[in-house]
Amino acid sequence: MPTSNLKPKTSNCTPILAVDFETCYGREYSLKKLDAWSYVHHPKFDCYLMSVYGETSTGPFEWVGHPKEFRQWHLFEGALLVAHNAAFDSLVFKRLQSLGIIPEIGNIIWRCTASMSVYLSAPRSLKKACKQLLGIAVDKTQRDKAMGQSITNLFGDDAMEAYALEDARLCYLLWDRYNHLWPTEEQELATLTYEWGQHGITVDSQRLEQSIQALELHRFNAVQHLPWVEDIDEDTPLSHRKLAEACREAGIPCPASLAMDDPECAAWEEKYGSDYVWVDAMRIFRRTNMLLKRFNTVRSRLFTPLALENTQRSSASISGSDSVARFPYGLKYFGAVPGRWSGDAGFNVQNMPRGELFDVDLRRCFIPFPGNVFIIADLCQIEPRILAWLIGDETFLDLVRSGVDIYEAHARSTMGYTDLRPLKEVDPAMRSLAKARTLGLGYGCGSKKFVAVAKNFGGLDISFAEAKQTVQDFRSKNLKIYSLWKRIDRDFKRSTGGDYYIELPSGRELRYLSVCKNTRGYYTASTEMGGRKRKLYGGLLTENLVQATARDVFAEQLLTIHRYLCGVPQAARLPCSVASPNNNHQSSTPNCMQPIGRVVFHVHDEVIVEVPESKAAQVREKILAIMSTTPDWLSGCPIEAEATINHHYTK
DNA sequence: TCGTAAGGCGCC
DNA sequence: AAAGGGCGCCTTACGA
Repeated sequence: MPTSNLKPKTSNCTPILAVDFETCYGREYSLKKLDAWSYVHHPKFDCYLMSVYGETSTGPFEWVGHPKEFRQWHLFEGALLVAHNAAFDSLVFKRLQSLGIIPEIGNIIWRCTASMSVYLSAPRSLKKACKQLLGIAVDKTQRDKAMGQSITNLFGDDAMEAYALEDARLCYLLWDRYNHLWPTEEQELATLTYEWGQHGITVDSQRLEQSIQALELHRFNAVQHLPWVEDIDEDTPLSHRKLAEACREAGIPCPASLAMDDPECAAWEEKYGSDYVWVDAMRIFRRTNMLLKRFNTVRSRLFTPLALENTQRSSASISGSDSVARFPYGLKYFGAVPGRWSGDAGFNVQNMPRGELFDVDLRRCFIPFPGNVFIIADLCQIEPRILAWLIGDETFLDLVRSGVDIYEAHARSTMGYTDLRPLKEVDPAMRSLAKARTLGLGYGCGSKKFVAVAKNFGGLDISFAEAKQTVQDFRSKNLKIYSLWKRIDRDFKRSTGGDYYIELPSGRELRYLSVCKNTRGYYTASTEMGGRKRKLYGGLLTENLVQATARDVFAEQLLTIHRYLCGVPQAARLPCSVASPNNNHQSSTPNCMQPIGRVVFHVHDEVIVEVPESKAAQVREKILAIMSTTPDWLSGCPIEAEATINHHYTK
């Protein structure tokens, strides 16, 4: 029985319409210069063209023209709207609604074909996605020329309208042909990703201002030590060439690299650092400058949501809450090879410094909405647990299941630790080494790299010889890990000339397309993620496999948490079907229920949730329960989480 | 004036 | 044969 029989065609009941908006932009006013929210709220915002292509309850439908000319908005009622980059088109849609150009329409649900494309290991852009998935060569050069023109040239331009309609048609074709290969849970997560980002994060403006002042001072002070800088905005404080000149004049050598982890530069600093502060000053400038830019980005994007919107929240009565500033962020669904989310849109929420740096703390600038708290929950050592599960290391897993500290479990199963007392108390140094081994050696890391890894993860200073010994010992005591690398490496290389697939425990597939051996003897393949061809080998592919599995665990839990916070009873796993449950049709949040709280953002294996203070303890327990649950498809793998209640983002 | 590559640095 | 990886953003340098 073909599985497609289980999947009723939904076009009979739900209108499916691909929409595409074209907006005017210029040199200064563009999405490159502005974030999406500012772009659609800018005085120059002008949506001059809308194209619609799809299937309504009465049959095929297409339309293109100025949105204010459209008279059939009733067709959008209860529709599934698809767009290539729905984050943008849905934002334009909402803006046109608030401008009165589009009426209020009930039960709309958005889906993004760009997100669908990357899930399917195809490129994100419409042009390249159509080429790979539909075999259609799209020529956008003419179109792009037309797009740059002003509205007077464009209005009534038949060619322009044809291009716009073609984009909507291609988007519809992509959706129609492939949506059944994109699980509904993933579809919902993709939509939620940009909805969460558009809602944004409340900001402590006062702390933000103080931090900017402090950083400007630090940066100014650093630059005073660089003789080639007079004007901080005109000159080049980070010029390696200028540094080389200064060193030559002083009659001293110039370090080849200024990287913090470069041993040669460390030696230079040791020898000349106290007399010549240039390298130190350049490093301080680089770090304070980057940090300052991030604070400025936040400040430039702050917006104050309408007071009306806040009245829906239980905490609306709190004084001053109507003028709370929020920061909209972007997160890229499936931005990384293993399917993890990645940062986007000029500010990466996934790499904020931990703790204080130059007297400021970026994380603490992000706070819950007044009257609420953050619950910050993360999975404990998810990747080593999954690696152990994949190779069936029951000795190790039994220890972890019994509640033994994970690094102690590693020491007991492979480093000969037999004392009945906790390792932490008996031999902290051994625990540090166990930690470095667990986190650093699972994916083929060599001796040279392990010296740095040991310092990073375990705070250890070990010699190259010791590192070599440790790497050898790890591999001999963890033969199953070693075998996994070898097996994957062998299978991958055997795929030369074709594609290589790794099936994940969740059922998802990692795809490496066009495996080939290059002239230097390295094996490469395309993942179509960022379009980069990468050098690949067993250890790396093993890491992809582990990271992807961890991502699937987290993604499922993230959706379960979201549904719980929305008051939806069911768990994340649903039978695969495009049709939505009745009440789950408005966006991703049922509008008939009172939400408990909301997901604010997430970072790989960590989720930040906002809830009214009174519900904090209860919600924390529930989130811990969700995040400690092993998915059915990973049965036997011990999953653990921790969660804190905070009044700002931190860790 | 643009895009791109490379070095550097922040996180998981 | 051996090889930790995954990201995004900043600056500088360089070439079209």
